Amino acid sequence: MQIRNNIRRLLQYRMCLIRFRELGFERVYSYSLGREAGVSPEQIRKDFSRFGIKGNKRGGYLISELLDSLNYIFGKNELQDVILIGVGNIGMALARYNCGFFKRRKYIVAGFDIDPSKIRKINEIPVLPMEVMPRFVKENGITVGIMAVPAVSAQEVCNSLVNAGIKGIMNFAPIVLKAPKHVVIENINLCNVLESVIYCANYARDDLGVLEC
Amino acid sequence: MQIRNNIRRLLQYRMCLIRFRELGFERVYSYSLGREAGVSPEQIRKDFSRFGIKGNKRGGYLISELLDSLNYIFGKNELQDVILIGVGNIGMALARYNCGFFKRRKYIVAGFDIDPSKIRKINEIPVLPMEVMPRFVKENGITVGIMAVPAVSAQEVCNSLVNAGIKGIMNFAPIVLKAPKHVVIENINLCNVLESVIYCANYARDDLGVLEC
DNA sequence: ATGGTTATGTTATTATTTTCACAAAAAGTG
DNA sequence: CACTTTTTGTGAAAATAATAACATAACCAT
Ligand SMILES: NC(=O)c1ccc[n+]([C@@H]2O[C@H](COP(=O)([O-])OP(=O)(O)OC[C@H]3O[C@@H](n4cnc5c(N)ncnc54)[C@H](O)[C@@H]3O)[C@@H](O)[C@H]2O)c1
Ligand SMILES: NC(=O)c1ccc[n+]([C@@H]2O[C@H](COP(=O)([O-])OP(=O)(O)OC[C@H]3O[C@@H](n4cnc5c(N)ncnc54)[C@H](O)[C@@H]3O)[C@@H](O)[C@H]2O)c1
Repeated sequence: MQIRNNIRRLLQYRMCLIRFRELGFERVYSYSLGREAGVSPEQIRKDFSRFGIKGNKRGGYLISELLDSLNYIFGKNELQDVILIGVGNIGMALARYNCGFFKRRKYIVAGFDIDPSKIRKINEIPVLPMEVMPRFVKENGITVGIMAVPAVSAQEVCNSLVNAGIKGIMNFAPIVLKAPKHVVIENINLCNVLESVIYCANYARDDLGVLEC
Repeated sequence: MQIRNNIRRLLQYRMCLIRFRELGFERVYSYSLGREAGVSPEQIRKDFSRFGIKGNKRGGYLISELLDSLNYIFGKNELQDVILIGVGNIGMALARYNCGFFKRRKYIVAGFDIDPSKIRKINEIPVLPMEVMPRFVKENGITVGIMAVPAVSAQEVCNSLVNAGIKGIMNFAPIVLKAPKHVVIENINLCNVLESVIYCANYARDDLGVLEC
């Protein structure tokens, strides 16, 4: 389970490396990357070690090589198609951001919605009725979906995605989705995130035994 | 640091409890709540114990009492004002969702943007020019801000928020913000989250030592 | 009452993650 | 070429977190 933190950090490192490269750097050291990514140098070396990534004993890491290794791990070179279910506030924001995803070789190829008024192109992405979703998934070999539907419909939508053959879901509805355990689910509860920030910023009190956040 | 997971889980529990209450339930047990929240019963009891929340030795927990305790911890009864910086795709989606936040007693009271064309009301929320942000923060005692600006401006915006007196930031820009450590920062990198889901769903390979996600 | 059952609360145990520490390789230096 | 400096890579130690275990209180049925 905790491999996911590991992966999350590697992705973070990649993001920082891309920025370093844009700034014209050629090399990084575990401590310079660590400073940028907000992680200890040892942690970085451990993470790299875990995935068999080697640096140069004294010369740090060559950014281009590091990025190659990370891109290999994350299958960066293949373009990865994903679908979006629910094209409301959040769904629309994601659809409009598609060129940002595309830079990372992720691409929302289609949206789906039950509301007929949503059935139109948004930022070049066709939005289709829910009924055609299962066929679309099968015909295009889609494995990952983003869910941005109301909480009441979320479990039902999740079920049909799983039935259609989806293997990974990024869910924005404030509910813990249940799915067979071979399906990877990431619940993003923005209200809870906001609330935890508020709590840590304002309410952390000693009498609750909270020392730091 | 790990206290934050603890808090995240408590918020999750609260979410589930609200749903249970809506469904007409009066009591929960550590196992029923656990099933709903995707957490082990022991973990739940541990979390409650950590925050001094008590149940009934045989009757489980009274939902209303539990919610009272959790609301007390999270200062739910006071309405918490937050501001939003950057009213683009994501910022707009959040602004439009404001009644959803309001239900949780969180409220976006104002947006700020450098783009003059954004300076108008969105869903009743006034969007103001960046120049007035510091004064607004001070006059209204705002402590938490949501940042939805491009990565290039993010650190600069963060700095001015911190200077204005902000104590907590929820950041959507794909960059690890640096701030004094009394400031709580939560970086939400949606690209990375999506990518990690894709990785776990598709690419987890034995030869990388990855067994499960 | 009394004995059995149930679910909490907490202590003990196990597992995981992070940090520490240091040997070893590379690169510079005189 | 020896000697110093630097930074990686990793195994050992420490810290944290999750799980299991179980004693204890509350309830129920007889
Ligand atoms: N917008 C935000 O800032 C925000 C913040 C926190 C959480 N969320 C959560 O994210 C989810 C989406 O939020 P939103 O503001 O975009 O909501 P929204 O109501 O604007 O959009 C939901 C979309 O899903 C579609 N939909 C409903 N049922 C469907 C179904 N069964 N199949 C397919 N499509 C369906 C609707 O037609 C609509 O277009 C919600 O669960 C919400 O609680 C949103
Ligand atoms: N939209 C998405 O789905 C998505 C997904 C992943 C990450 N992100 C990240 O979230 C952030 C926002 O994304 P978006 O799609 O909403 O971008 P956007 O370009 O639509 O909106 C950014 C807004 O910030 C404003 N802005 C720019 N500089 C500013 C400054 N210095 N002060 C105040 N306002 C400023 C702009 O005027 C604009 O209104 C970006 O960093 C993006 O990388 C967005």
